[in-house]
Amino acid sequence: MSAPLPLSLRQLQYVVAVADARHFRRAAEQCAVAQPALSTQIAALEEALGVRIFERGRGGVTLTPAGEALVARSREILRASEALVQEARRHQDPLAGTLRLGIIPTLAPYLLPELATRIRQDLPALVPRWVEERTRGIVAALQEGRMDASILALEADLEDLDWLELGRDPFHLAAPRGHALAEGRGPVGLGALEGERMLLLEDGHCLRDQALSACSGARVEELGYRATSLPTLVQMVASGAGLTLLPRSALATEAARAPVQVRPLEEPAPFRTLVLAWRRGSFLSEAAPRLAGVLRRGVEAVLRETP
Amino acid sequence: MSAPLPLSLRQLQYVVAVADARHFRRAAEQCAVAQPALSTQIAALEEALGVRIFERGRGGVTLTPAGEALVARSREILRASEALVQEARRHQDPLAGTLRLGIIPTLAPYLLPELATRIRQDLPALVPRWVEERTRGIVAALQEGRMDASILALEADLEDLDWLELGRDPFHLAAPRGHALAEGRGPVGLGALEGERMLLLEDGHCLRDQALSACSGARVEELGYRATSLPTLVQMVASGAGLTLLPRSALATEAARAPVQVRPLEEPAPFRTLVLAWRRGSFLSEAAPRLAGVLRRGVEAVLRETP
DNA sequence: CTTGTTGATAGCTTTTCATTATCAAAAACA
DNA sequence: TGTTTTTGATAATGAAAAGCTATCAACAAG
Repeated sequence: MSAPLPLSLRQLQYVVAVADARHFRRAAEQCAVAQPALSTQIAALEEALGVRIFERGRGGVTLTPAGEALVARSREILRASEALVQEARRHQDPLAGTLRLGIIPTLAPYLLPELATRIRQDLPALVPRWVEERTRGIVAALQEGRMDASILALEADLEDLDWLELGRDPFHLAAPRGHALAEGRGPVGLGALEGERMLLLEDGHCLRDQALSACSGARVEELGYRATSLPTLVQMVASGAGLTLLPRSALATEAARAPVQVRPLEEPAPFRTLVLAWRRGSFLSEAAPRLAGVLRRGVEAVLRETP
Repeated sequence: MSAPLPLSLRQLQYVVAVADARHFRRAAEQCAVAQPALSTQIAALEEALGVRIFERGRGGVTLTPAGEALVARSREILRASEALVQEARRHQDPLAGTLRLGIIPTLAPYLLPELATRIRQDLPALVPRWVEERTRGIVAALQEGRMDASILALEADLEDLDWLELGRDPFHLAAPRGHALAEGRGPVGLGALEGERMLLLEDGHCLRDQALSACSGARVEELGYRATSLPTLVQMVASGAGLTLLPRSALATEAARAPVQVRPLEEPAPFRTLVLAWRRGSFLSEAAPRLAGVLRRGVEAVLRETP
């Protein structure tokens, strides 16, 4: 590493002040210190650099060529230092500046458009950097500090992350048009799924596990094929390959673009809990409720869109 | 003026060290301080900026987004600071870097080519900024610190400048071809000028006063016309308007390009003393003899060129 | 359940930086 | 010319900052 620098920012301030005032006393006044303090500091700097910066004598204080160059660089350094302080001020509110946000793939396409808009409106100083990843990867990224906060579904092992609830996302039954269970619009009991063939996502998606446990009461058959995404899954259902459980958040988008019939499940309907999670004790902790509030309104809006 | 900055270069060094090592203890080792010193300084900086820079916890030390930005700026500032120190080192020798040099107009055209070459060869680190001005202006510029050193002729009022001799520049008689005094090549006595019409430079050139005092013994007549430069003066002589005294330094150049006859003056021949002058006590003081040595060799070379 | 590692904290010492008082040199004034 | 004023440098001293050693609490690894 670099050796300790033989100069201080204060010394540079003093040098610039003298260069501007061409007068030690007035410069000291500008710096709000006594004149000897300034004289001593400048002498110390000249000693440390081995260079005369000022020429003291008749005709007042003048700069040596070396001093001329050093003053120019000093101004540059001081400007950069003030910029650093400004930057820090901008970051004082954790909800200003860049924030690395994660979201799971079964939520991203349905929530992101709405959430991005909400953030732009309600937290204009925030610059979100969205990363789409599955729960496992998100938890690791949060733990390791590669990510600041994330939107995911509970019943995952969040180790020691903190979280706040954003909303409850109930499951609906999706069936191909013409299927027996596609008749009627009222709630369907889970018992009706008995013996039906169910389509699920591939391993690694928390939604897969949640859907499985929702069906756990009914003896259903899982198809060999496992979809890589919700849109694919819905396409499969539409083509008559089987049934599936869809979270309400996906309904407005998915039911609109594929010929599937959707029906709610009978109360108490199974649901997944959407949360905002962050590393416990992270810089976000205090501001997390504010962020969660904004996101919650977005999530609620999406859940209300259900046809 | 700017308020005192709430941060120190050392703090920035510590921050960068921790960011690099992602480890307080190792960073402290790199900085050659005990770990608590580093912890305290970083805590103080975080307090001063009102921003968490590092996230301490499982998985080691990580940067907050604010920290990421601050570290980048810190690196920038530290780099600039080291550059400043480097710059100072380059200026430690006053004969390295820029030097503002003055020279009087009656020397400039004859000495500068030679001197510039000598400096380039013998003081390669020196970057001379030549300014041509008359003695009066040069003395003022030196006093006021607008110039660092100058080449001029003595018998000027140098007030409290210091100086070193560079050489003696004896006067020669210049006459038009065919003029009575142009016969023969041997030394001419000043008495021979009795009653001759002399051409001189305009007011303000020290050479004018020096030539006048050289002729003071002989009753000569000065022409109404006063030349603005030595080349002009020589042209006037060549055209038969009169005689003049030329310093030897100008002979090689002037006698070669105008049809004038040049003869030395009888011993003890009048001369002007060429010196290097600088502000007493200026940063140049210690290095002036070295500079003068280089210049003296150049001046001697020019004076030897005489045909 | 110990053991080793992390960064934070406490108590004390050293260093740094500032203060006031004063000086010598140089301008400015009379 | 001699005084007065103004300049930056210096000395003595006190307060603040930053360092050190020792120790702590939290956590991970045996």
